[in-house]
Amino acid sequence: MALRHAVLAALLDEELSGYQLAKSFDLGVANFWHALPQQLYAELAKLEADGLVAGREVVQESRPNKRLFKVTDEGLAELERFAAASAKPSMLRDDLAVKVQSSDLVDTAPVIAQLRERATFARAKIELFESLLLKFRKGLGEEEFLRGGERIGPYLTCLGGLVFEQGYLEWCERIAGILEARKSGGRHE
Amino acid sequence: MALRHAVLAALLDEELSGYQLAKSFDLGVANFWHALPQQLYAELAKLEADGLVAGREVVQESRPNKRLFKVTDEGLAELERFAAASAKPSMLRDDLAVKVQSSDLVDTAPVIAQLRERATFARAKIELFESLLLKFRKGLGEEEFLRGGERIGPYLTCLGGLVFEQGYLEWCERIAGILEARKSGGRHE
DNA sequence: TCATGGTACTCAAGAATCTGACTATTCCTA
DNA sequence: TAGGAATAGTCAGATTCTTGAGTACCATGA
Repeated sequence: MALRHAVLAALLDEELSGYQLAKSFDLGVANFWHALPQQLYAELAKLEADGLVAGREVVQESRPNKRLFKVTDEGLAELERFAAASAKPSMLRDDLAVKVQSSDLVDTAPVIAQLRERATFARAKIELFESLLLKFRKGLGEEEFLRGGERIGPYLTCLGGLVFEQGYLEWCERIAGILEARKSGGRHE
Repeated sequence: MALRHAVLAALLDEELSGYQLAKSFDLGVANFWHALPQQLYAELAKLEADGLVAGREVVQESRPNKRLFKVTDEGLAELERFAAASAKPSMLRDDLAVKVQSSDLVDTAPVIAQLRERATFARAKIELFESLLLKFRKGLGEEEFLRGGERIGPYLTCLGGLVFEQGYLEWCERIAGILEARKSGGRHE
């Protein structure tokens, strides 16, 4: 019952279609919540049935019509309750770390390759987040924006995504280097 | 189908019972994989049926008997295949970040409290990880251990858990401070 | 001595999630 | 002028995960 709150939080700033929501769960919101498009469509339908979001049809000329959803007052009240309730510990699942954990007993070459790939991905995300942060604060300095800005929620989570990706990037590079060194340099002295 | 690999990876270093495995998924392995005890018991049963782990009964005097599991050669081969296959992007789900995302439109007091709570938790984890790292390298310097140690996999993932928790801790403290300042200091100038 | 907490599991039901396919239109490119 | 990518979804089925309860035994402290 928590995907619903992630969806509500994502819809706070703009009216979005299911399709756009799915995009944003692949980029921005993906920093702290993962979900597939099918789930989002299903969740939007449930949220609408429960009156927490309101949808409206938008007819388009040059592409298929879409339904835009916005959070209702009831939806906001639900978020309010959610924020006040105690949070579950965050949950992480990382294939790559499982591979690193096994890395002495398993061929490291593909693991190193995947670490490098993930590092490249992290660099792209970092760039994206940095440009998003700039966009959010529209020319204001960070201090000033965080003190006086109207809407800082997305900025703060973006900041979180940034530190996460920076940490992950450093880790990937370091681990790849270590495993590489052990492969080429003789291990046991 | 990936919990199985996390379980195999966790059993590489020691024979564990389902109960001990559950403990380790609550502490060490929890850095990169989340699972409940019930899932682990179920997964162990499946892994044994598939011949990827072997269990043996250990009779105990002063407490209930237990079954210890270790990875078979087939299990290791399965991990090998897994490590060579391309990894799925890691998946994160964080209630607290959802609340921070909504924080301009929702009462921040409980969110701040939860950030502080999470920070305390992170500090405990960091201490735990640091002592684990020390234990892993048994007196050796880090450089030396990482170059020549027999088994560095768990050390590397523990290092990952450490940087993650450090990043999370800093984020929590910073965000709590920012939200606090906005609450007390008048927002709009 | 009685409650509490740790060890060691098991079971069932229901909710959530993932896999994989499928429809339909338009724009852009080769 | 056909093929592919992007927009905008839908559906069914299988698997996985969570919730909540329950069993049993021993040790420790009040």
